[in-house]
Amino acid sequence: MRLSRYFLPVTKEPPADAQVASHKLMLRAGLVRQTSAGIYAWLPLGHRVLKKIESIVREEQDRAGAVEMLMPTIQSAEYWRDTGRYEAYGPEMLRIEDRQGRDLLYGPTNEDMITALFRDGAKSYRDLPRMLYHIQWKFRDEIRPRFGVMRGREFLMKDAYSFDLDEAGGRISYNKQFVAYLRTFKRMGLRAIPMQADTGPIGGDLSHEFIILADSGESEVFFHKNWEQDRSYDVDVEDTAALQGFVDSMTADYAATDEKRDEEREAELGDTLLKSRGIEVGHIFFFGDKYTKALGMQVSGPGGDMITPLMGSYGVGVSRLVGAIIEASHDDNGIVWPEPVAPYKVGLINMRADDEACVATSDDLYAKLEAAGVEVLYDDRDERGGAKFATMDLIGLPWQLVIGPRGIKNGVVELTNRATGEREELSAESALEKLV
RNA sequence: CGGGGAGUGGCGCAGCCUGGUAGCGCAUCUGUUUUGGGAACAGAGGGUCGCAGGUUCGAAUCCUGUCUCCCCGACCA
Repeated sequence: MRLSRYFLPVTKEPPADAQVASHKLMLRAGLVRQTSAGIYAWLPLGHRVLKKIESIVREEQDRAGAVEMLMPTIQSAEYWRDTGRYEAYGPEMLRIEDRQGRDLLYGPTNEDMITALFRDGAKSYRDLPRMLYHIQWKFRDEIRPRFGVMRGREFLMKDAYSFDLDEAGGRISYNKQFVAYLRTFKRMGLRAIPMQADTGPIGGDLSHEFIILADSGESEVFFHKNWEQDRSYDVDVEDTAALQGFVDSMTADYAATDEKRDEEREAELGDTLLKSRGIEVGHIFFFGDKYTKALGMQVSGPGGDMITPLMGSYGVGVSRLVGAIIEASHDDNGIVWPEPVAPYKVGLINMRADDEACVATSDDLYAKLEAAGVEVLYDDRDERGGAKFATMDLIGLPWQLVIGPRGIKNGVVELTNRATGEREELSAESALEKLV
């Protein structure tokens, strides 16, 4: 994409109402604009990041054996009346009335609807186990939205739901999602730590929050220093025993949020106990028959008996992750995107739009990168070099490829790594090879 | 919802107390000189001062109402 044809409104100064780093940077870098309290428009660059994150989440859900579908944002209140949650949910549910006077709502979550849908379509034990998911916008009328997209009212969420015949099966589904979450966040360049969590009003007993560490995180978290090391998440999730062993090993090291601290265990840990701030980016629960029972879902068992399936639900805050990743990865000059979620891989800077040689080389490299399928944002504007550098640093693309008269004279271009600041001069051909 | 604060060109702000018809920086546009880390100079465009009433010869400024946004708290992927 040529910057001269793009829509990238960047600013030097952040709007006064942004407090945290990620929010300021998202506004400055032209990723989002607020349209109402806690509601954001995703501008082109931000939209690309959102889609990247969504894709990674989708790939890992598919890999875990979950099946994608799409439920609506607007739901009939009937689904919620049937589970008794319409009255119970409280004012953070946005209630809407249509012209016929029917009660609707903008879905804050989908347990009620998915259970009804699955109930109506699954009649036999052969239809289970199943995991279904969708990636859809949700709305929760938070009393006070803040921190930009990390705590908006409207947010994009991946929510998956598992249906199993018994608790052992439910645990397997839970474990599969557990692994999928570790893999998902790692692929985004994040270290996410699973922490024992309260199950809240949703009920149940198996529950973990996935927390990423960031200085500006919303809550305080405590964990064993082993979590500082990179971990590999290679495990065959179809091998039940191996899967359980893996999950056990991942939950062996102490990790707890402020609310769930265990003073005895912490005392034993001594100086291996670390403290940080964290942001919750995922939450998984196993909650049994709460909804299947309420909605009368039963399937025929192999012996002609009727079985009430057990459920779990698994959420990832997709839009929140955009902010969370920035919290975990930025510096004084701007965002530092981990490559897998970067809106473009390469920022191509032509230092002199009025220099024929520079333009020719830049155009050529741009065409070759595009042809090779490398995502490249080409700053072909007639601006000074300094302004281009500042913009590139701000929007945080992983690689900056600089074409200037100085280098052209010596037959070289310059390649800079945004994260490390490492800079090297090399031939255009070598640069291409490195980036493809 | 309780407490606090703010709405003035695209962004950040001053002006309001002490009414006299709007200003600064950044951004934008034009020209010239520049050109490797947010250039300099000269000029230009852009604002019914959130909205609605009221007071007054006259309201960004005073009064009343209302809407929106932000901060602290309880709540939360």
